[in-house]
Amino acid sequence: MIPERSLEVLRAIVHDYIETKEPVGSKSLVERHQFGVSSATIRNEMAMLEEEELIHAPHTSAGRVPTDKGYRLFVDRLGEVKPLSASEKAAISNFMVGSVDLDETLGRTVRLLSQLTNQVAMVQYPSLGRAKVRNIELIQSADTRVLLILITDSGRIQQHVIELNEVVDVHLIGEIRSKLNVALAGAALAEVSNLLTDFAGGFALANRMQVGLIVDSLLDQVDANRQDKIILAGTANLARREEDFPGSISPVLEAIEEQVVLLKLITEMQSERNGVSLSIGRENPYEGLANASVVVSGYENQGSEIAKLGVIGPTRMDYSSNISAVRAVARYLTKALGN
Amino acid sequence: MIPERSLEVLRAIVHDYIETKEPVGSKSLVERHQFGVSSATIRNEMAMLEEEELIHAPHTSAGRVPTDKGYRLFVDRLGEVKPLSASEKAAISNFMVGSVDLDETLGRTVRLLSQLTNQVAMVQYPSLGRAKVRNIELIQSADTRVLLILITDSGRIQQHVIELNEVVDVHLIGEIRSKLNVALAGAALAEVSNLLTDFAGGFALANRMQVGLIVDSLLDQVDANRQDKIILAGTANLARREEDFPGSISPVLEAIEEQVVLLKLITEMQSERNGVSLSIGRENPYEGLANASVVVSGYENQGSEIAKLGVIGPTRMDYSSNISAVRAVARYLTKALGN
DNA sequence: TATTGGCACTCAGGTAGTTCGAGTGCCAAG
DNA sequence: CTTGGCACTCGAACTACCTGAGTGCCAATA
Repeated sequence: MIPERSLEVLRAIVHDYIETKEPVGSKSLVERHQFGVSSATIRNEMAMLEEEELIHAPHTSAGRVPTDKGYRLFVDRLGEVKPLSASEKAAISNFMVGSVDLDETLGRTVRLLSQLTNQVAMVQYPSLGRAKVRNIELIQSADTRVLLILITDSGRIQQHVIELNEVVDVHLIGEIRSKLNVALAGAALAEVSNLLTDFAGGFALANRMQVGLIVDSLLDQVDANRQDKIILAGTANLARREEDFPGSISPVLEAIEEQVVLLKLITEMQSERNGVSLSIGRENPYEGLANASVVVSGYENQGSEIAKLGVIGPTRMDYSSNISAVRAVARYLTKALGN
Repeated sequence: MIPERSLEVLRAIVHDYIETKEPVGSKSLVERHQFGVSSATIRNEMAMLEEEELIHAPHTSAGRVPTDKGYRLFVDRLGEVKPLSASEKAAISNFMVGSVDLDETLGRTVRLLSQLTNQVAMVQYPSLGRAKVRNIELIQSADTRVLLILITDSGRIQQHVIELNEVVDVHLIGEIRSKLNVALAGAALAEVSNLLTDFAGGFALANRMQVGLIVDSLLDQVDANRQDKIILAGTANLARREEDFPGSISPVLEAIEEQVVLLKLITEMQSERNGVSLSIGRENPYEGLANASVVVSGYENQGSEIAKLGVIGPTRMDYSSNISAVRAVARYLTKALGN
């Protein structure tokens, strides 16, 4: 096992490197921290750490920089979580008051998180996975079109326009609507597909075509949106940290613009300690994010996790602050959704 | 007035500069274009153009670079509009097929435009200004909440959850709904406010509170969204053009993240030739966009302009291609909305 | 055995000097 | 008005050099 003092040294290196953005050498290390030993001893420690691939020297006569593995050890074993400052806490509660619908709440949340961390923030819309149908509406929106609205118990509202290619009969629409609600009210989204087998059978032959179109659209909506949506804020923060990304920030921008990539990423991340999960540098499956770290946490509604939120920044980020910010915001959002 | 040949020289300078990204000198100019004159003559012309502040030398012994004013003259007088290639046209029509609701259409449009131009693309949601009410729906979404849905004849659908603080009475909601539709069907949004004065008066005293809340929310929605929404795509293209932005791209990213800034900007831009309007470099009222140019065009529904779309890129952009792409996409979108 | 001071070594980054050449402005002749 | 010629400018690119922070290793020490 790695001895205690080596870990102290690693922690100090990570700390100083995040602060100064310069590779850190043995001498400056003993100056800035109270190890009771000389720089030569620290050098020996550092040789150990390098052996373990926890730190790395950019070139022979430079200081050391933590590797991804080093950061990983740091967050797993050493990172004390910074409590939020009073002003940060105030910012969080202020931000939340007075938003009533889901869109607005999530929009505020993502901006809040990006301000708090000075990173790119993301919030995933609640997954439909465990949600239940609360209400289905069908509204005529033009001669041959109806608007289908699906409201779930997580407060999510989805709408879609269906083109029926025939003039809409108002009574038929009403009939479909009420039968759909009878069949599906309170049903888990996962069951919707089963519950609607042969739904069209309950209608007159002439109408089955239209009913089929509507059912298909509803299933599409339940299904296609299982892979959810993510909203972002603070993209400009990336550019402000440009020097933290060797090469260019453009691969990072590309990755986060690609919703599919992001969704896959955060879905695959397993919660670690405190409900927060991290993906550091090359741990990340996407080449474009090789110099980036992702911090995410799930948030809940009615006791079960419904989606995730988090931040993306350079591997050299302040993990302690970001972890606590992400965790706090996730908690507040959970609370806000509780109402 | 500026003589014809000087204009030719300016055009050549702009052309070469866009292509090579290097300041262009008199000698390379005569090599690459068939002026029937020597480089010395061109030098004289260039001295003229510099006098007029149409071009500018970064330093004594360098070639010339167009100024904002030079670009302006170029687009106003000289820019022949590149026709789109066949494959580009194909891309446009392919992109449009099969999207039925407004969100999807606009989402596709903005991605299309960014792919076509390799710039950051933006599409403004249809302004509510001249639109008319098609339909208003009220749906109970929880014990004390109703969902208000406003559908306009431009196909735009807006929703908002209203917290009533009292248990909702289904019949009352139904009554409000039908009275609202009677009062407002076909009305221009601008008139909604007038038409609803004393709307609550038609209800029993006990219900006026709830009716008031709903009417307020509706007015908010009509009003607050007059300042519309913009969707973006291709932000990563900015980073790929990083070297085109002296200093950093971060002010540009900030500006485009700030919806308010963008909206103000494109709203103030006056249509020039062909329905396309440009804002070049420092013509731009926002400091952060001093090195950027904006190309926008309006798109229409039912014969009147409802909103704008366009691209943002470095001042040193290929104006001809971008102008024609923006114009073409605006036309296709207009056509797509026509159905 | 762990720690320490000492020492030779390395190498990125900064400074200074040099050259190179594309580009300029100007002028006198055509 | 155009042109060839010419002296001049100055950034970019290259070289050489120096500096100093940092290293690894070793022999002496607690």
